[in-house]
This record gives sequence, C-alpha cells and structure tokens, in this order.
Amino acid sequence: MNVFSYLLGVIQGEIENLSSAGTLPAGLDLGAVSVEPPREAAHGDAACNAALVLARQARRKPREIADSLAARLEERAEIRAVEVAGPGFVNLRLTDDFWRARLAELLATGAGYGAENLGQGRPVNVEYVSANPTGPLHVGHARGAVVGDALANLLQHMGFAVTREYYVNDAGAQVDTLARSVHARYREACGEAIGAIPEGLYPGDYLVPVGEALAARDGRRWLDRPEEDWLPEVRAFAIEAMMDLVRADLDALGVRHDLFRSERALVGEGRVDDAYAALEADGLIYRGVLEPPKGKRDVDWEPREQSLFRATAFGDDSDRPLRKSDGTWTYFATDIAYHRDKVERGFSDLIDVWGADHGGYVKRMKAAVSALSGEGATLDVKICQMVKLLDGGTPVAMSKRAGRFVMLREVVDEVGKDVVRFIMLTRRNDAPLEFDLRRVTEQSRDNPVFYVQYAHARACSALRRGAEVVPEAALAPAALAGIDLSSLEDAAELDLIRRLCQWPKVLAGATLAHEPHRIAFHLQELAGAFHLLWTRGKDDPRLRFVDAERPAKTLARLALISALKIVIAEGLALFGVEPVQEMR
RNA sequence: GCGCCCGUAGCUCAGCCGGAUAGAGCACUUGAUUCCUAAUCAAGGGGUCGCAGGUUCGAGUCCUGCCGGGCGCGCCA
Repeated sequence: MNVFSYLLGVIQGEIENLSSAGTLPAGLDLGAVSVEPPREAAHGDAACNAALVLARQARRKPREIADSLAARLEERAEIRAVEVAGPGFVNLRLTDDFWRARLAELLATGAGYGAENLGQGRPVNVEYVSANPTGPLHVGHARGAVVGDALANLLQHMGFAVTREYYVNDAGAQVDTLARSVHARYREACGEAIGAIPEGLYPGDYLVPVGEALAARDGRRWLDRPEEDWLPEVRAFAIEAMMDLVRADLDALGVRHDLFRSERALVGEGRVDDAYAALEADGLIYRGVLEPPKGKRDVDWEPREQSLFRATAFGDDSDRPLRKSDGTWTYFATDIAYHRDKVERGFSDLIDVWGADHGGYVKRMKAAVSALSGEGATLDVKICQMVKLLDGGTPVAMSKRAGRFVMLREVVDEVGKDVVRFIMLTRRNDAPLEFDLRRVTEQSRDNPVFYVQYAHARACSALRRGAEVVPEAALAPAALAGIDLSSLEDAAELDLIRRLCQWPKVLAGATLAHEPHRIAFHLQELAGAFHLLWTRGKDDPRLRFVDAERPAKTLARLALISALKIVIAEGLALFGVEPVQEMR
C-alpha cells in the first residue's frame, strides 16, 4: 500500500461526504489536494493541505474546513489523532498497529514492494550514451550511461514498456577522420614509418590494435591506393572495432541497450529523405537565409540561402538548416529522422539523456519531435552536467586539448562498477558532480555507497545471527509477515517503519519526474534510521535485534530488519548495484 | 549579443505540484565501545535560500529585471 495515496483517497471520500451533508459545496475540484509526509516529525505522520487549497472554491475559511474534516477523520479506527495546525493543515497520526500492519504487508509482498503499475504497459523509449564511435568511453559518458540505465530500470519496474537505445553516429565527418586515423595505424602495422600522427587525426593508442587487425585481415591491399578506394572499407572496419570497444566498456559498467540504431543505415534506408519530405508536406520547410549569431565573432560567416526547418513554429529560437552546403544531411536532419523512426515504432514518450555540451540542442529537438508527431509525442531531455574527477580532493587533470581523458574503464577497474553507478546517481542530473576516486572507496559515513551497503550488510549479519536463535525457515519474509509485531513499539523502530512505508511514494515520484537520484537519497535516509537503531541497541539491550532469551521479540525485530533489507536491495537493484552481504 | 542549466550553512549537496520554525553529510567542539560489525551513533554552534521587484492566505520553489558561474550558438556530432 502507498500510505499517502491511501490517505488521500480517505480524505477525498470525507470531503465528498461533507459535500453531501451540505457542509461544503458540491462539485469541488480536488485535484490540488495532497497528502505528504511532513518535514517536521512534530507534525505527525501525514499532512494534508485540503483545507488550504479548497478554501477559495468553497468560499470558506481554511480553518473551518479543516475542523470539519478533522472531526470526520477522528472517527476512523486507523487514525490515532488529528490536529489542525498552522494556516489550516490537517495533521494525521496513525496508530502503531496501522504502521505494523504496513510492515507485515511489505514483508508479504517482498521484492516487488512499492512497484505500482504506473505505466500500464505504455511504451517509453530511453536513448542514452550515444557516444560517437571514435574511441573508448570516458568518465563523462559514464554519467549519462548510468542515469539512462537506472531511469530505464525504474520505468520498467513501474509498469512501462521500456526500450533502451543507443544512436550510433557513424555517418558524419568524424568517422571519416577515424578511418584515416586507422589507416595510418594500418600502414604502421604493415611496417611503414609513419612518424607522428598528423594533426587532425585521432592520436590515441587504442587505434594501434585496430590497424594491426586490419593488416591481419586484409594484408597490404590498402597500402598504395587512393583514399577513395580504401576509405569505405576501412571506415566500416574501424566503426565496428570502436563499437566493440564501446560495448565492452558498457558491459564493464553493467549497462545494456536493446537497440543500437545506426545513423548511416538510417540515411541508407532513405529515412532522412522520408522525414524531410514529411516536414516539407506539412509546409515546415522553406528556402531562407539565417542571421549570423550576434556578438560571436565569426569571420567566415557568409549569408547563404538554404533549406530551413521552421523550428520557431514549435518554440525554438531560430529556424534550423537540414543540409550542409555539400548536399549531405546535417546532424540535426538525421537526428530528426531517428526520432521520427522512434515515433513510427509506436513511442510517444521519448527520453534522451545527453551531455551538458548538447544543452543548446534541446529546444530544436523538442520542436522537431512536436512537428513530426503532430504534437502527439513528447520528448524529455535529461542533461547530465560535468563530472569533476578528483583524487583525494585534488582535481585529476583532464585536458581536452591534449586528448587526455580519463577512461571509463580505468575508473571502473579502480573502484568497481557498483561504486561508479551509485555515485553517479547521488546528484540531480542537471547539477555538476564531484567524483573523488579516493573518497568513494573509503569506508566512512561520508561515502554514501559504503553507508548504504553497510546498512545492508549489518541487516544480513543480524539475520545470520538470528538464525542461530530461531529456525531459519521462520526468517523468510513471507513467514515474518505473519508474526506478532506488537513488540515493535520504540520510537526509533516505528520511525524506521514509517520511512520504509515511504518507499512506494518515493518510487512513484522518481518515476514520474524521471529522477532516479531521489532513490539514492531515500536509501541514505533509511540507512541512517537503521544505523541509529542499531547503535541504540548498544545502550538499551531491549532494542537489540537478536536476543536469545526472547525469541518472539527477536522475530519481530528481525522482521523489521528483513523489510529494510528488502527495500535497500530493491533500490540498489534499480541502480544496477549488487547489495553486499558482509563487509570484512 | 542570444539561448539553456546552475546559484541554498565554511565545503559538498537535498528540498516532491507553491505549504508550517529551510534540511542532511563533511569540517569544528563534546560524548557513547562487556554485548547483533563503533567501518557506527548522539549532542552543540553555523543561513539576507545571489540581488531587487511582482503574483497570493502563503515563495528556496512561479513571473520580470539585474549580478555571478557553466555549457552552447549555420556546412562538428
């Protein structure tokens, strides 16, 4: 049960009762009424704003409405106390039995607790990573990869039919540069002295084995031939090799995609022409000349008449060109075709996860999706801000000019995929992220991965100890769901139960807002409440989880621990992180 | 010059669809270890929510204008 949804239903029912009784006018719009856990514990278990948001419609003072509502709610068995507070909040306190019943419910449900069919099988397309196939992934890519993957997991968990996609930009000038770079390494592998890698080509060592592999496959046949002869072959070979690298990197991070969509294939299949024709048919393409960007010095600018997409009709700041002067498509044109492809495959909910450097591209892509779907599809773009890599507080030098990026693989090898994944989700996607290689492996309170994992490990430890006192079969969550929980009466125990019961609300909120980081924060709160309780057991033996003298109480406490373990494990699973059983 | 994102405690950051006395960790001070992992926990001080207006019962949250930082601005992707 989502306690807050349940209470909202109860309150809506009581408001309707008040309307029927004539206390309130009929036909009130209850859309703005909400029930939430209050920030202040002193305000009870749940707070409702109904009286405040209905006051205007009902032409009544908030406190009057609140008093009427409170009088009705007091009659309900599961509600221990109702108070009207502040400007007209209705604060509810639920009975301990109510909370204990929710704990039993959690245990009976097990791993799926909080999973609600919000999506009703609605298809959602999540596109993430989509790094150019010109080299291995670096740490910046990791953030988008993890955010996209976790978001996809979350949506899937909540009943959406998710497809995970990677757009392979294998059609532009960059892959031609890649091909030339590989050709240089190929000549090197064939025994030619190539000296320094020429300016403008990719100098990375990772292309050496690609050149060697090409030489091994094709021998010397591409050596003394003009570029136009070898470029397509070498390019195809190189792209395949780069995508193998990328897939290996993603695999190391535990990130997977359902579909890799090739830009080159999209062009080859004529899908870009189709998209262009469709926009043209809707009168959204015209010949025109763009204004040069103001204030940006650009000596090469010359006015040029070209085909423009009327993006301004859909909220963009400028109309956008679709063809380069050499007649080939712009990146935007092929991306329009790709998004049209998604819509035609039945998706009307599109999510793209991009790096911060693409922020200026959001409006035009949203405009394009509106245009090509007849306003029927929506695009949500999650922009991931920079990852600032530190080592013990000092920045790790990452110079784009020198081509010195820290590779995703190096970081995963050093701290492990679970640490990378969790840390990447401890910030909102649109806030910059500090990633300190030293700190994230420390075993201390300020390392959130450790803190949450330690809570899980402690829970496992107590359950192992518990099995020495009571039969192991009795510790299965389904069995614990049926026991007497009435000995859970300490404030810290009930506080932990309440926080566990917020899980369905957290999941639903994170899903609808497309914000997986909320889960990371909730897991840290749960871990905190649990560590507190654990330490209280040091002072007060009655709160110890395992007590051989009192098997019944032990069972009740282990039920609480088992529920915590279920929720933490579930949250970590959504993040693609393995919960640890022990830390030694 | 224009667009997007950000600005909350000394530092790193939460803050849900506009709700009550703005929260957490770190750092600092003090305290807790026979006993389920003290790898933890408790207490204390610390704020003009960048600035100024506006909207309303109520603004960190919405609107406008400034200030500061990041990203980007036709034939790169």
